[in-house]
Amino acid sequence: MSLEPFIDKLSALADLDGAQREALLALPFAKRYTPANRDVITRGDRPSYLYVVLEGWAGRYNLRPDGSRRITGVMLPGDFCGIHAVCHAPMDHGITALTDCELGQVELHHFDAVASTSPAIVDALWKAKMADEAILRTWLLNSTDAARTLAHLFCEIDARLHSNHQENERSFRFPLTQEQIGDALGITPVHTNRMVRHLREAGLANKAAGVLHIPDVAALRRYASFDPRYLHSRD
Amino acid sequence: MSLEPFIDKLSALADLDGAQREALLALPFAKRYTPANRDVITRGDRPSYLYVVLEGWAGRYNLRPDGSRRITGVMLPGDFCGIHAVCHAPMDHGITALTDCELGQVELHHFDAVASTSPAIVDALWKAKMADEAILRTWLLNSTDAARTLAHLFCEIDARLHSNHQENERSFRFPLTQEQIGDALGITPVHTNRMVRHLREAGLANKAAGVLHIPDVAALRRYASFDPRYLHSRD
DNA sequence: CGCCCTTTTGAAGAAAATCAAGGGCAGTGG
DNA sequence: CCACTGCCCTTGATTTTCTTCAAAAGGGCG
Repeated sequence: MSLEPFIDKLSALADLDGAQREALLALPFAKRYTPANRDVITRGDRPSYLYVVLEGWAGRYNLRPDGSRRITGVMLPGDFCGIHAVCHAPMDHGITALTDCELGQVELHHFDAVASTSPAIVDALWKAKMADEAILRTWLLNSTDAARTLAHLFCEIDARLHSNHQENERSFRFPLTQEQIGDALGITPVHTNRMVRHLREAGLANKAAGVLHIPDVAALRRYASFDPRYLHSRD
Repeated sequence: MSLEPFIDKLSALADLDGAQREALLALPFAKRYTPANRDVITRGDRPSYLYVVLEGWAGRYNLRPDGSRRITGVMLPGDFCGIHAVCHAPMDHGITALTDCELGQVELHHFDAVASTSPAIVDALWKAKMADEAILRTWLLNSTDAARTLAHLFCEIDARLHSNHQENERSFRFPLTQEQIGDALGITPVHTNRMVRHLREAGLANKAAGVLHIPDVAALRRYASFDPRYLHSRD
């Protein structure tokens, strides 16, 4: 397994030529397996690596004073974190493996060396950050109406996984538990369960046994007022 | 009025030497007055300027399908926007003047020319973006309990305005209406009013006639679980 | 089989939205 | 000088949404 998902993601954001892709592919990295529900980075760390998700889903999260958790972002294969470290500031949030994960870790000075030779890569990094920020704003915007928020999350993940798909009916692996989804939506697992049922009964989305089935993506997007443009993907 | 607030803000994030400050100060810019409640940038624009708030408060916002507004960030003097444009993507949110505002607009190619000569400036830009992101995450985290969310907003604005103050009692101008605060917190103006009263009756914060009085900053921060470190200020 | 984790459902309670109505104050104009 | 208007703040009553508490059912795996 190589850093390919990462390079593909950057390519989707900015025009990388062959040499740049080569240089990224040649980066030395270590593979690191992290089982579900274990931290990849803990709040307060100052990681000296760039972490890339190669397989599985990870998530950014913070703990509230009462111990409850809020997931503030989902990281899919190709997504990365740890650029934070360019600030020489400790992480203000943690990264956890939401499923069993395979990660690639690249020493930051190696990555910086490649990036500094290529404005296109820096450009892609900025765009990725902008997309992260746009996703955060969208999550803030959807603070009303849990059913639509859930529908919007389904749409977001679908769009990020399948930016190039054309079909209007989709089924794909969606390995988050209802408790994890609740932490991402900022609602309780009990209420999450009811909202999942609500979408199922409305015929908009059916999540069962780790698989999400969306019979009509356009309808779900309409229901969630989802507009994929904010993801800045070029597809 | 010069770009000084902007330069001060960058200086608080990274070490700028005299030459870098000079170069930024020498940037050609146009002043632009925007009255309260008018857009500075509208969603969909592709601004070719970097906008810097020189006086007054501005805000990022999005509209919901039902027409209601969510403010996703408050911009204080020295804060900037429009870097987004490096992505050549249209703005996915608008910027509005929350009060009468004086803005500076710098042509992006002028700014890029200065930034490209100085890694420290680029570093400061990254840190500013990281702080923006951290603020967004904090807003997501506080989705529970409106009174604490309001207290947290008060703490955030105070910390950003007075990062170098030592006194534990503070009074300063806080020109947002309760409706604007509600849009920032994601609650209705009616409920905002009750939460403002709640903090007043608890002796934690008193907002009256555009002035916010905090008798005991430490107590308010404890109540809101506010930890200023996420703002990455070096003071 | 028995255990743990996840999902499911019910009932009661808290938080915030909604609906509705006044009140204070500054600016405007007769 | 005073009535009028617009904006913001304030308060009460009702309804909706979500949480909390409690319990049970399904499914994979030792």
